[in-house]
Amino acid sequence: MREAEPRAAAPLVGLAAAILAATLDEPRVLTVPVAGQPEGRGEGLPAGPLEPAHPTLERGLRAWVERQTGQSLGYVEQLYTFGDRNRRPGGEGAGGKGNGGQHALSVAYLALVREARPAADSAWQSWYRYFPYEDRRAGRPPSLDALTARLEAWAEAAPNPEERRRRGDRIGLTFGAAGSGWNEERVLERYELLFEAGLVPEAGAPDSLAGQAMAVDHRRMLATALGRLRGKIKYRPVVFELMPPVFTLGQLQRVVEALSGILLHKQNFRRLVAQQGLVEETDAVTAETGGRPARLMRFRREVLLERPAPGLRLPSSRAG
Amino acid sequence: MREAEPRAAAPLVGLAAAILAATLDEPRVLTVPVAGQPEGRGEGLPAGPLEPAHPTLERGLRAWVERQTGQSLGYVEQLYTFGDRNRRPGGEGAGGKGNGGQHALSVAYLALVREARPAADSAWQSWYRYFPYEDRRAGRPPSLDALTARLEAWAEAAPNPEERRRRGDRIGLTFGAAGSGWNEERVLERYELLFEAGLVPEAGAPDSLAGQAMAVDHRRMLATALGRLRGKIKYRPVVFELMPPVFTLGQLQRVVEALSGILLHKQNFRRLVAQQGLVEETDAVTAETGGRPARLMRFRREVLLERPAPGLRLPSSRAG
DNA sequence: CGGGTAAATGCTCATTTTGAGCATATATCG
DNA sequence: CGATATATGCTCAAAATGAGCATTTACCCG
Repeated sequence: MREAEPRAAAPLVGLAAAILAATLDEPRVLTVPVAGQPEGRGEGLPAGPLEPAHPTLERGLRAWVERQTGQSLGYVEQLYTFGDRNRRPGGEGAGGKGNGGQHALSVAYLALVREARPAADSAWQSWYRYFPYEDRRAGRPPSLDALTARLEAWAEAAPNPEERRRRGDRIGLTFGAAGSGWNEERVLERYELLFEAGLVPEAGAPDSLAGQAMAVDHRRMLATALGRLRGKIKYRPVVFELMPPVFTLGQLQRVVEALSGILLHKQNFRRLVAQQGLVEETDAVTAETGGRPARLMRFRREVLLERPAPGLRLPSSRAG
Repeated sequence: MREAEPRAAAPLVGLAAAILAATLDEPRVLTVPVAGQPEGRGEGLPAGPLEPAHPTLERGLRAWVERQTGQSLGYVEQLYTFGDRNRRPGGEGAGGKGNGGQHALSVAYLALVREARPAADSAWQSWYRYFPYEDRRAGRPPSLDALTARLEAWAEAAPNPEERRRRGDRIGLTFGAAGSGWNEERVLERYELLFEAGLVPEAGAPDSLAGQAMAVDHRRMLATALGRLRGKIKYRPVVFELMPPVFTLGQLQRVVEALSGILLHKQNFRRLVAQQGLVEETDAVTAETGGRPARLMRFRREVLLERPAPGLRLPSSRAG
């Protein structure tokens, strides 16, 4: 027999939010400056400690975000609770925590918003600033060559053949060398691999070939958020949380491409959206798109009641 | 500017595990007795507070589970961090926490194991003991009629037409009245709906038509675990964590059916498993299955390196 | 004003992937 | 031996997917 309620352990609990938006074909994340960080790691996610006054975790998060950025959140979803900052096999870990063996947890959230008015000293950044190799819309990013070369070197430097094979397998699996190609959802696995290989500033790398660093473990949280969002748009109509009330199919496609980092076949994309019943026509068109005027569409909320898994199953294709 | 590290908030942090297995065609969960609970809620999941001595959250969890049940864990995955036990709109909530405004978090995990030897005072229970309406292998469970009748009554009793419609929509969406049929992944949504409708003992219901209750919010955790597992088997080969080293395709199918709660078309199931390259033949057969002897198969680990999303996309069908 | 360019749309077609079933093989049981 | 039960092989039609071709309708440029 044991007690139903855990006894006191009194760890520190923080709340952090990866607040994502998509404006002008570019996926964005809301960042704030963070004091007391090493050179080049002064950017971070809005975050703050859980306080007794917070009625719930999520309400506490919203409070912190509003206080720090002025942004009010719509769609919010819990991502993961990070607990052990020094767990990385590489040892290094992120900034030490001088609280004598006390745990420092951080409950990370994903939030999707429409508006993009940077308030206070917060700023919207393209999320490919932090993960440049994740953007394949213009083809395989050139920086990937240098990156994978370093990864291969790291694999070669493994202490034993067993470990060398394991590392090689992971590289192939996450960066797509093996039979499988690129899987856009494995954002976190790629970041963790780069971390373990010591190729990110957070793990002691001297340069930021693998992207701009962030404070503490915030880049890990952001990677988790991107991976989750990239997966989720396939079976839930969450993209529409990022879209304005009316939009063209072309705009919708460019947002999806921006999020997933890959290009899609235009005609098939519209067919998919149409047959899923995700949108409906308005009687307006817009000529702002460049060529023939496009019809403005709106999200059909009813689809939530109709289909079991409404989303945009992205194909693997790439086309124009 | 703000501090990188959250200031002290000192909430209580607990760890809990939904440890699942599948033996003899029945999906199981490992439970322990919990003291100090109301009548009928003395069953719970292995759990304990996070302690400073725990190197990581997951290690802390493993330690508690071994101490309480003797079971050592293989596959472990974080599920969700529950923070606010009294958040339910219904007010009631689960057992009060007498710690003066202090938060009590609980980080819940999903674990998959093979062996099923109940140690100490822990016990393996069919998980349909807690969610009888989730088992549709023998067709639509009769108890569902009574349950949905009560749900409908609850919807009718809504304070206003707006809310009534909302409740009706949710019932249709989760229990499958609308165009969409039954979605086996919505375990948590169904439980939460029943909770809000006051139909589970945790929310004050006098009977357990909606299944056996559990201590504090453990049934919510279990529901989260089942939903996650049911979803995950479709795109990751996690079922094999539950299977013995060699097995027949029939056994594999029955385990998948037990987990998902629905029956599958046998020939199509084998075709799927085969063409996904998930298993390979051994040169042994077994005659223990009743009819013609079946070939024993084993999981092909290499598939993890080959396919992007190896899993068992369950069809919606039901057949023999 | 006519041609060039850029989307937006409409449709077609070959492949794959599903969902369902029929038919056959090979044990055990009474 | 015949009934029964599960394992396995194969077929077929319908639906979903991946790739393109062809048209429509703006705007821009000279």
